[in-house]
Amino acid sequence: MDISKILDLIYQIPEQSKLTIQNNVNEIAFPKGHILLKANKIESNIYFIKKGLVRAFIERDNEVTFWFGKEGETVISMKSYVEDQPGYENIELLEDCELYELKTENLRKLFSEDVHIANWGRKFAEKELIKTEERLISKQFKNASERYLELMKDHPELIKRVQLGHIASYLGITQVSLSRIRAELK
Amino acid sequence: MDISKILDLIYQIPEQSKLTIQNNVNEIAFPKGHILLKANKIESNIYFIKKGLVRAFIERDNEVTFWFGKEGETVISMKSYVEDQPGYENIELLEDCELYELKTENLRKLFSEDVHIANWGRKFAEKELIKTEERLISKQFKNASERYLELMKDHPELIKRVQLGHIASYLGITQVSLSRIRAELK
DNA sequence: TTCATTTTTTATCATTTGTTAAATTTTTTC
DNA sequence: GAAAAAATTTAACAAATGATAAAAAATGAA
Repeated sequence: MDISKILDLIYQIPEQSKLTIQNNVNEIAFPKGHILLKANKIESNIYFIKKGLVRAFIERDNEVTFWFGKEGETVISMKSYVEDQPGYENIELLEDCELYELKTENLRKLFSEDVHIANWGRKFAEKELIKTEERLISKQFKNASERYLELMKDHPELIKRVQLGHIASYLGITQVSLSRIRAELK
Repeated sequence: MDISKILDLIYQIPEQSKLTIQNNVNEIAFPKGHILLKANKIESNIYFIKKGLVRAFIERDNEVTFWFGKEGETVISMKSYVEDQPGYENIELLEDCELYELKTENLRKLFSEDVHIANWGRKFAEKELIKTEERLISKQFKNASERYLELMKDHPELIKRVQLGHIASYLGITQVSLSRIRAELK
């Protein structure tokens, strides 16, 4: 998915403002397994996924995946982006990826100069917020089995592209539990 | 907490822009028990809490509290605000409240006209996003007992101001479980 | 293909949380 | 302050999920 389409999907703004963002974007590529973003480090870029699949995970005793990003989605350490603080997430590429890279510093400058870009940034945060809120509510209302069915419904391709251990930890359960749930669904 | 302080806490912008927002704000008050915001309805206002305490809850078989708001916080149906869609939350006043009311429609107009206000709106969404993300991660990493301790640490006053049934459902457990957890901590 | 490695499933038992009901404590109302 | 109502705790048992280990299946490399 090309950068113009990605920016539009977040929020449509005048062509001129969009070009201004695009002029600050570099294309890069990394292989499967690459760690794009490291925890406990202030991250100075955000990335848009042109092609591929990534996961965000947090390391404690175990490794917990809490987000997947695919074509068209934005890879970002919210803590770095919003608060200039080290984030807690690592981002690992689950497939070979092509990415668009944008310096947070440059984006901040654009926010202060162009009202359309500021509103684009607002919409970006608002949409991410809605998604995060929906996941929180899903966790509060649904048991593991219902959450798995919901994921299959909303993102069927993920089940195919991602190994089950990651899916399980995204759902907040162990892989063994997920296997059990899958067995019961048959 | 007065409106000027509340707006500043979200993000500091030039006095003139802040006054523009303030000019669109009305003060209102409601008694404890009032339902400020109803589910399945497009909400046309947002509110800032000058004084008091509220909760957001969702009704299914049971009633699940998923947010508390106190002085300085913003009452908002994200679905209405962001997507112009009916939201899923009811907002109930847990104490007599004094509120500042702001029409979403007016705010949207300000976003499009004033880059400072657009960036204020961006910061608002970003900060809410960080908070929601932290709660999601807390739910993914911590068991009920740890989440209760975390809540006591971060918001000790809530435990005093809110009845335990609401706290339990906020933590994603039953009231009976919360009682058990509290008994074990003694 | 074949062997080694990784992923997924199955089985068993332990722990956590849920459900229901009753007892106790606290708050509200008259 | 006493009675009624609401909130909280306790108890007993059920259901869901976790932990560990082993078996089976799938994947990858030589």
